[in-house]
Amino acid sequence: MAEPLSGRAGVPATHGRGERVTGDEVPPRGSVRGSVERAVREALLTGRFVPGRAVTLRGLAQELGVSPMPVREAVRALSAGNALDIRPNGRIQVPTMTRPRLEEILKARLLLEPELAGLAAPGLNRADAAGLAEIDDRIDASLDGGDAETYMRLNHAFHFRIYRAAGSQVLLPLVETLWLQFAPFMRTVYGRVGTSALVDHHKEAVDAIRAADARALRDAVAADIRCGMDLLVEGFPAPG
Amino acid sequence: MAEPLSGRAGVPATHGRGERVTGDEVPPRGSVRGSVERAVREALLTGRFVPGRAVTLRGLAQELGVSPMPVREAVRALSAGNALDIRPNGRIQVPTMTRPRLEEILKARLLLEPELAGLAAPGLNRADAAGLAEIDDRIDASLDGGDAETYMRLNHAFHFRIYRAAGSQVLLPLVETLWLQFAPFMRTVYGRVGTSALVDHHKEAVDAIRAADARALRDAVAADIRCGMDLLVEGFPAPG
DNA sequence: CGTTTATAAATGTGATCACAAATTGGCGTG
DNA sequence: CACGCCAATTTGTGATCACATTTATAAACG
Repeated sequence: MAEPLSGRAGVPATHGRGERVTGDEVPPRGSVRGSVERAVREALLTGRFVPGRAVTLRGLAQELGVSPMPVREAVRALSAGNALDIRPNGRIQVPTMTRPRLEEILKARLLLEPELAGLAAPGLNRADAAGLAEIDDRIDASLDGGDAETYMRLNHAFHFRIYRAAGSQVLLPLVETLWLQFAPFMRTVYGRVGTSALVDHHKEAVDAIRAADARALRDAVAADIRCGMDLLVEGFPAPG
Repeated sequence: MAEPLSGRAGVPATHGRGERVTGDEVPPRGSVRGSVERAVREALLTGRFVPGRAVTLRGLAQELGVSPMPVREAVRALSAGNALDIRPNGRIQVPTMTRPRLEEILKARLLLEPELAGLAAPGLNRADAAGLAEIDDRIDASLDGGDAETYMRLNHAFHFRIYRAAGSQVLLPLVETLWLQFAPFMRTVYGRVGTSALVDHHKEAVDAIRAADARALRDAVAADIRCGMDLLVEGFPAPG
């Protein structure tokens, strides 16, 4: 059994009521919850959490070597953004995808992400273009190797390195919630039809950044989203 | 001191370890957290929570007559959508507004809400138009009376009665997070400059619904957002 | 062998406690 | 009167417990 989440198990992480460990260094404020939330986000974004998978507080806590309490808060925060689904009976699971939901996510992405890329354009320089080009090379390698998990991590890194340059405090979090929602389903499609059919527009985006052409960057991102999401819509169990 | 939040205080709401009350009916699953979250959302949307106001877990719990635990989860869920701000020291407060943040919220609203209104248009009928017209009448009355809190509640009801008709599972939650973010600041501006300068485009929206004109509804919502938000930008402490 | 029922395990929820960091208030000193 | 220092309070965090509900498992019966 492979460890689906990073986390040094076996460390009881005694705090509060447990016996005190005087010599140990104290963890920063809210670090346990933060690390749990980060771990779950990463698992969702890379597709290690399959849609429909049950997520239990005690199970997650044990995997990460923490108590159920910070897991509760992290799960609550993620479910607030529809990254996790809390069923009517209280059980937690990775949301399953539906056709209308996927189409709505596509619509929202096309509304927000090109705009965000356009805002980011002025803040991107040659170094960013070079870094993005390097990420894109590794993306191509992961696609050749059929490593869907690495591809998804790098694709996320590529997009958000662009978006982050916009210095946005509002749009960026909205886009993050969208990625958390479609990423798990994306992974299942890649597992079914493979990653060979994937065509992206990353090179156009890098060229646009090199040319400092905000309009071209906008269009490249829009085209990239359309290609990637169309593959998901086509790969849907109930095609139209 | 007025009670800022509804909640029957004095009820210890014993559950779990406390002495059991055998004859009482059992509350539904997660109802306490849900009611807390709903109360805080309402307080934010109507401006009863002023930007910068400190929100403490124990204080909120006492106001609502519940234990701090469900408050923790509700606050966590709301802060995940930037409806509440958790400072680096862990303290919780209603977020303060900044100029760039407000402009970003305006941009996001203009991207999402007209689109959502356009999607909702086919699902709106005569009864909806009549209901919206009645809400708008009450809005006018609250504006004449200078009742900012009632105005904000009704304005929210007006917009979301339209948006809800889109049957959206993705766009609607995104828009809700935006409203939670700007509502508290909106209230402070109304408290400073009053509500007399407010001009909305609600009647155009109702007419568009009556005419089943999706395009006109889209434009009316966009114009309404622009007017309302421009007032906020103008009313900003550091104008440009 | 399949269906039903009883038992056991698992799970989310709410409550309470201990602790550390931060804030606040008061007091003394310069 | 201003500034710094120390104690008391407040506050978020993490841990553990009890409970109701649900799910899973096993047993019993036809």
